[in-house]
Amino acid sequence: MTPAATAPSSRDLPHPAREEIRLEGVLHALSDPMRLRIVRDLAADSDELFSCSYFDLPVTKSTTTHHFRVLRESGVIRQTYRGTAKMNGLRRDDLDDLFPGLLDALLAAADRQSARLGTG
Amino acid sequence: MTPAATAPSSRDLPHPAREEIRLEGVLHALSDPMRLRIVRDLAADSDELFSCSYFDLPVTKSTTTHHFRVLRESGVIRQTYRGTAKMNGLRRDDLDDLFPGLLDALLAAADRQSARLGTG
DNA sequence: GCCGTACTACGATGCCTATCGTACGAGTCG
DNA sequence: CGACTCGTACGATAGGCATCGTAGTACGGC
Repeated sequence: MTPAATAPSSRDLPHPAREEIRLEGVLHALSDPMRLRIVRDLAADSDELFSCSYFDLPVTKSTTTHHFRVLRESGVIRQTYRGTAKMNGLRRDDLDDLFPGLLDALLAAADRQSARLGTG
Repeated sequence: MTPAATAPSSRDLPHPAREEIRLEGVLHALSDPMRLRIVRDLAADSDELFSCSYFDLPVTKSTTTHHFRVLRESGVIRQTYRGTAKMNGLRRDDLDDLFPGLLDALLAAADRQSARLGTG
């Protein structure tokens, strides 16, 4: 009965409402190198959704799951199931509404640091 | 032999050099509510220096010392002794040079959240 | 129905950290 | 010198968290 090719499955995941997103939580989520890297990758193609397995992180799958959950529960990303895959996208709309300019400043800062350190 | 009234004493404190400041460290430092509050207070009067005891935090002095050290070691604040007092100031110059616009975006986000939640 | 893939749940482990209390050092003022 | 203030150092404690491995669930295809 799947209505369309890209429809989310019945399973759904708990996300904080926009008003529940806390700055401290966002900063904490982004203070981990692995999670910052994920967010930068997501931001590189802001209109696309990426499955968890798209990211080739130097940690096990368990740990990857953990990081994606932290990002979701802090309100940084949105996750939806599509079949067996779990698609991830930045919550840019909500973050820009709550904290205008913050996400861009953070991403620019991360880019700048990467360029300076030659790490990406 | 104190050369002038506002001269720092002989004791000095280890600060990271500008190039050593890491974005992840800054975000981690600011992800603690107590430290975010300190930084917001410091930013309110950016040209002034404040002693540690100026901040009336709901924690003991030991804990306050700990938070100020985290802020200093992450490169967010600069600390200098002046007599028995330890003066604190934002490292706005260094942060603005490394991550242009980031500090302002963070402070604006914090202000916005405070206004929204009625917490300051 | 069966298998493979994608992700999760749970338990363990070791480290980090926010907090406290107490004891101490550095400076200032009488 | 002696007392007082400001902040530090150290130890303890409790909770959080990044990581792993293994076992399990959900979904899609054969």
